[in-house]
Amino acid sequence: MAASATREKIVTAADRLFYERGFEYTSFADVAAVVGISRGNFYYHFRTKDEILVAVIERRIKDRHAMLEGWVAQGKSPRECLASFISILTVNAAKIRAYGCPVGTLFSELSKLNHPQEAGARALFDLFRHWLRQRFEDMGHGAEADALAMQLLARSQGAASLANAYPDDAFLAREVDQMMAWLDTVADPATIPS
Amino acid sequence: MAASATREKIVTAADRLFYERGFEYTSFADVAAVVGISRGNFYYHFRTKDEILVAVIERRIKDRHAMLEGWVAQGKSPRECLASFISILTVNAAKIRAYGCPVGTLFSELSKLNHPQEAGARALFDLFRHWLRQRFEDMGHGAEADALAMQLLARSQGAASLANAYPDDAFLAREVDQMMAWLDTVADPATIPS
DNA sequence: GTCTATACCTGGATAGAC
DNA sequence: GTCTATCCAGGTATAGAC
Repeated sequence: MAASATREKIVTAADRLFYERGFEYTSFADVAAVVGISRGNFYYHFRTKDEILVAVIERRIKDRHAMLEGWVAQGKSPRECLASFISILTVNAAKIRAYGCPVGTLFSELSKLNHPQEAGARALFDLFRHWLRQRFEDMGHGAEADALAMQLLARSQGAASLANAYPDDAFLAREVDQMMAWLDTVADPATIPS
Repeated sequence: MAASATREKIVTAADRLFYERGFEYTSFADVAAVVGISRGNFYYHFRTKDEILVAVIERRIKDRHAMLEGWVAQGKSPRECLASFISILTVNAAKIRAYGCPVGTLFSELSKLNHPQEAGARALFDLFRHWLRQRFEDMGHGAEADALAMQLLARSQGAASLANAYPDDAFLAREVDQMMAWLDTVADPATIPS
């Protein structure tokens, strides 16, 4: 678990390449080339490719957790937090159009491969799901908070998928606007049937 | 282009395996095993793996086109047609929970591979997009018909993605209900701002 | 049209020198 | 900690017999 500099570089490079090219399609040679080390050196830091995947997923969970909790720590209201979540689609628009959602596409790939780390990828989804649910609960929603979280997660996944298929600036902006408008309608729980 | 029985069997098997395991992760040996032929025999029918992919995409386009136009030919109203589209999520729920959306996951994979047939996968999306747009136009929508088509496509993609991540019966049913309710709100163009 | 045999390459993984 | 050399499995593709 010692975080050597080379190890960190490997995880950083793998994180990017797994996102841009997918896990299966990224070879050790690819990662080694980016990091600037030999393929053999790899195995000093990671015994198998799966170990790198585990490290990448851990890294992503840590990053996203820090981002989400950072908003809370900044004192944002539940509603502002949800708006910030939706804004991810705007902030990362260029990457999403090029490569899709890092969470969704990783899960999709590992699911098809029947990879043991499918559970790890689901944990990434869980992180968002639970955080969103907490925000809806803080907003006054009770039993339906998890359903609202799933609904918002689904919409953002769908927007990311289609933005990837149709790299059209206007589409993603429109989806974000609609999600923000939807957020207004659920901001007052009285307007939403449970 | 002669549609020999063996060739058809290969396309059928590849279609299923590309969906269940993904394109890259499906080997010739896998397909050959399902069809019950030798690997060598393969190359009599298809010179490369990409040629099989082209045939699979053609097959999927043909199938989906027949399904969509079949609804129109049955005399369904634009609104009934859109409801039938939404119902795909219910009819194919089991497969979607297990493998995701055949259109979305194929596009996502080919996009990451930078595969030439990414365009073919997009054509599959286009088929749905244009058909949906036509239904919204027939319903009285004008300039916003395409945006509505994209919106519905995005929601169904998102629902499929999350249903794959969380194989929960209730979630997909809820998403379908919400899309049907949304359909009610757009059935009368007067209620929708352009 | 279908088979077996095989060439060839890529990519994951190991051994051992430095 | 990093390197080179090498092994081995699996996957695409070809040749040629039947």
